[in-house]
Amino acid sequence: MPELPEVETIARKLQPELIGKSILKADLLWPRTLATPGPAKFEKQIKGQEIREIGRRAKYFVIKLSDFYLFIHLRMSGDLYIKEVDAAEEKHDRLVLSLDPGRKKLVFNDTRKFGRVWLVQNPDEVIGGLGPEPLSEEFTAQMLFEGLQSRHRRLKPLLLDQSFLSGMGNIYTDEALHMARLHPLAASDSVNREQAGTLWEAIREVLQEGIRRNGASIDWVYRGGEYQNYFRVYDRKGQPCPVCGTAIERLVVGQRGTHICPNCQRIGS
DNA sequence: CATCAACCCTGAGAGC
DNA sequence: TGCTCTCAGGGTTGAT
Repeated sequence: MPELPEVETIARKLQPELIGKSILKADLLWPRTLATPGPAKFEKQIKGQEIREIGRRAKYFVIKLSDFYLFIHLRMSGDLYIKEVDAAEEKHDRLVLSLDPGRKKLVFNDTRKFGRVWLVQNPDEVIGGLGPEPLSEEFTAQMLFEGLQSRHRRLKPLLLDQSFLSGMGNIYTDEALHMARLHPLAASDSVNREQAGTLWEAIREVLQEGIRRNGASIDWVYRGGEYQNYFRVYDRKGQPCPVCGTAIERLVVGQRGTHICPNCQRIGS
């Protein structure tokens, strides 16, 4: 489920429920969910911490506590929500934080167990290596152009590389490349300044629209989003391109399912 | 530095 | 109905 717009949507929803609450205790149901520190230290350190802020950086939840930062990454199948403190445990619950006051709990549920949680004092330990935040002011078209020029990589894997640009996932990358009429296999340093500007706009446009639609709901994982109803190419193999009507094709790029319009997106055009 | 395969896991959906 | 196979939104690691 989780790309930038979905994480943003969840963070916004959680905010009013979490700010000002204290963490009474942590129940770690699947120890490997914890990236750092170890279970004993984690449970001891988080106990009594007050939640000061909750936000997002790339695809990470950033939860600022009295003395620590709590980072949560949903990876492929994670979800984060509030329940009544006495609600029954669900099948794939991995970490439960009881909140006070209010008799609520924050539940991290993650079917495939790929998600991770960090409790650290220095945020850079977790997010220090991330590339620019695509919706921030510091991320400019010029920066994108220079970044593309400075490497020789295929466009799509580079856009998915979180150290190059953070927050893009498989869906929104396919959507942005189609909007910009660029082929996912095109060499990054073959993109000219004008095309880079178009791509920059497309990236921001698809992410903003994703947020506006509360994210995209695919499969059983994430509910409540509407953006899946507005996909241009993602998961639309065989259906008409919204621009020219040509049938959408599916290929594999960097081990990821990739969707293009073979007419709108051509290498070296 | 760039690319690729394997891996961390579970469950949905297709095909038989 | 039930079995087997393939595939999935992400990211890390080690080999080439």
